[in-house]
Amino acid sequence: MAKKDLRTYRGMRDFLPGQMRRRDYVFSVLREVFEAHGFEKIETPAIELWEVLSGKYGEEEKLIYRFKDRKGREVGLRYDLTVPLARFVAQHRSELVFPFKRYQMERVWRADRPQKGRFREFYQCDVDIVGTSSLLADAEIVFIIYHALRRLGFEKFLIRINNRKLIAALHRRLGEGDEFSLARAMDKFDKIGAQGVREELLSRGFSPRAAELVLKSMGLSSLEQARSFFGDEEGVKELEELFSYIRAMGIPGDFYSYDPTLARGLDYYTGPIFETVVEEPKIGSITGGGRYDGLIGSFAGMDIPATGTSLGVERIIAVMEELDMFPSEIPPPAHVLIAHFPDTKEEALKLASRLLASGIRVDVYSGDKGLRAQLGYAADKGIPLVAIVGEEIKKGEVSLKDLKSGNQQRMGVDSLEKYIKGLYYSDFK
RNA sequence: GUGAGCGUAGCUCAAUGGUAGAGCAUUGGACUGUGGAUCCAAGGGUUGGGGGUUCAAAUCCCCUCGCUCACCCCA
Repeated sequence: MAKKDLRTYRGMRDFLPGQMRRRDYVFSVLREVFEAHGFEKIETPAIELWEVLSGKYGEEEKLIYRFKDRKGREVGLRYDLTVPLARFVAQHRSELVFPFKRYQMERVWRADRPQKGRFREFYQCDVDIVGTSSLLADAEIVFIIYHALRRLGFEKFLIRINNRKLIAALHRRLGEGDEFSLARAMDKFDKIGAQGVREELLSRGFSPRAAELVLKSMGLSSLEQARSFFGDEEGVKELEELFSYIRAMGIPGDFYSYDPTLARGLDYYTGPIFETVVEEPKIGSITGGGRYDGLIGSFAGMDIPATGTSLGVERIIAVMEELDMFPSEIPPPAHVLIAHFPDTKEEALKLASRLLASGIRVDVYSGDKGLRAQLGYAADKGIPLVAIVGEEIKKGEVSLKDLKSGNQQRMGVDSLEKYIKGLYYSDFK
């Protein structure tokens, strides 16, 4: 028989128990933060009809996994969670409470070429507020990005903020070229610098005079300068209002800033846009989002404004791995292993049942090897305590071994229960 | 889509044109009440695949597939 190819499909991965525990930790922190802000969780299908997905992503549409089902219907795997949300809101708008604040943590798929921190199947966490054009909503999105990253232990990051309307205004003032082409060139500033952007613009057919004006706009380092450059533009007024809300929320000034070079790649953004970057390690942005007032309306046939962000959990996890940011006290798979001998199996099960009933996380050794192997099993799995159920059980006692210290003591079943609860279950009195 | 680097046992890697090996993992034993152990033994390979050069190829050349990284773009 031919040997099987022991590989996962390109850009897709398995998660081992140890990784999974760290991933779940990140998801649970995010979940807590979202729910603390009054957001509710929803889910949508992995597969959407092609007509839902098509025409929403511009150039990136070619990265959608697209295929025909058995009856020849055109479908695709969702590329992000925003377009499915738009479909969801249009479909269920009579059942939702607006402004609708929802979060979602699900897989998306992109037929991209994988590289560091980038996969073909990955999780995204999206938080969005649908049904209001108030900038309070945009401010809350920025607030939640800040909270989430702080709660995960990030001490240094920058939420870059700009407004698509200012790029449009700049484009109007140039009076030449394509707005999207302009945005692309500006967005590269971080990587290629001012001179690089100038060359990029010229090669995209912009005149030297236009390039000068663009470079000048990218040199704006504050909203005050933006106001004197753009005048009383709507985009400037929006950012001023947004920043006043952000200040009111108490986010320290070094975590966010106006950034005229931020453009964002996707077609559907219409107002304020945000993106978070970390300096170390170099991994690109870890969140990205903005206001997209036209998208849902394109499904609903009526104007439904919306704003939100995607948190790049995969990159967030990658950064946390690289910087060793996970707390050491991520819970072990169980707090106690019940070890046993051939003639104490029933007693072991009774003990396990009792501990489980009192809320303790218990692993009963489910093999048939000796005590040596059972201790090794607990050590390998990171279980801190081993309750050895041997002859002493006849007197109602077990031997409890602490694997970290190596200490062992005999105790009655009652005190065992109290001991473990006192150690690991802080709300126990 | 473009470019570069790399493909040897399940994993990490040796073997510089001359007999394909080690560690870890797996299985059995020493060993039926005390932990990531030690010792012994075993299994495991068309050296990614195909072609070429050579007396001789894991090693050199060509093609192909795969992986990684970077670019494009993006989380």
